[in-house]
Amino acid sequence: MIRLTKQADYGILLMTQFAKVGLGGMLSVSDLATRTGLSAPMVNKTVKLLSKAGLLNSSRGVHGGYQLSRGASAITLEEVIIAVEGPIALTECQEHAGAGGGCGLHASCPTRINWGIINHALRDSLAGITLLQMIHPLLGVPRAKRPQLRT
Amino acid sequence: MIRLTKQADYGILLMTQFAKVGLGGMLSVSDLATRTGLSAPMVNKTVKLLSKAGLLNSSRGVHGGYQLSRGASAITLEEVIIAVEGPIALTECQEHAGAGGGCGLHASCPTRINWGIINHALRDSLAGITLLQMIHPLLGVPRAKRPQLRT
DNA sequence: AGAAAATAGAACCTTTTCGGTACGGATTTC
DNA sequence: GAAATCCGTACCGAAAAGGTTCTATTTTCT
Repeated sequence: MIRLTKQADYGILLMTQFAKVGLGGMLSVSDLATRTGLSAPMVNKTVKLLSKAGLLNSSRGVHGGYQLSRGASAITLEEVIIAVEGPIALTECQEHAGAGGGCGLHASCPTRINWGIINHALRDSLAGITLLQMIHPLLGVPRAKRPQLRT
Repeated sequence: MIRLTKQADYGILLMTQFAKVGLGGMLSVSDLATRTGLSAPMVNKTVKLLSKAGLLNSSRGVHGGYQLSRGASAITLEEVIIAVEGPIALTECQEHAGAGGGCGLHASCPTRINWGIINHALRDSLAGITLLQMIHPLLGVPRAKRPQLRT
């Protein structure tokens, strides 16, 4: 099953909390834990990744916490997912291309061109959705193109 | 890391072998193993899934094997991946919606609309690539749109 | 200065999934 | 009836995901 990891999901959920409180809003780990229902350690672990990726700024000390480093309209799902789970690509295919045994037969790898298409399509659709859109879903989506629920 | 499983990759590799031999071409598990360099048991396991999904027809007995159930231009990557790894969706989100604790806060789930967009985009791009295209990559792709290699 | 509240970073364990193998059975051809 | 082939299931080891814990370090408040 091809699926996002739970932690990436958490990352998005957490970032939407920041989007709701706006650019200056500061939230601590315990704030986030109560807001989302996630365990504090898990929130801790995840926001650290988001912070390290530059999506959140951190402040230590008593009234510390995290806040958005940019406006919610300037952060995309692609960035959030990359921050938590690393680069987005459905296939590797070229990572161990040196060994010769990589993806089976070397000859059958014009395939890569098609994977390029697919990977780009996925990335583009993730890069096209901002945190602002996540909290105000239908803004800017033409009525005709609004997808059905229940995937 | 969001990535296709190896078995799905194998599934695609195997299906492209069938595409190469054409609609009537019959290949046994051992044929496929030598052609692809995969182990016979692994090939076995994978073609069974493809067969059960109706993408391949099987013949038992001495000169048996598998063959395409349709032309290579009528089978898409989406079908192959679904046959091997199940439904394609980056998020579940509605599967355990009954419990109330599902994806954290229930209130933060207008989110689903955006996931719908993303899941559809991914599926569409997978459904847009046929086995025939996999073996003749550039057919039908306008030169301007041909992606760079090395994703 | 010292206590408290917060992040930073690393290490660790448990559970699930993936990747791969093995085995007993059924079916067709020679 | 023997050999080749598919069918189905069960099993195991390794890797990854999911989650917790512990020890700094920094800042604020009293």
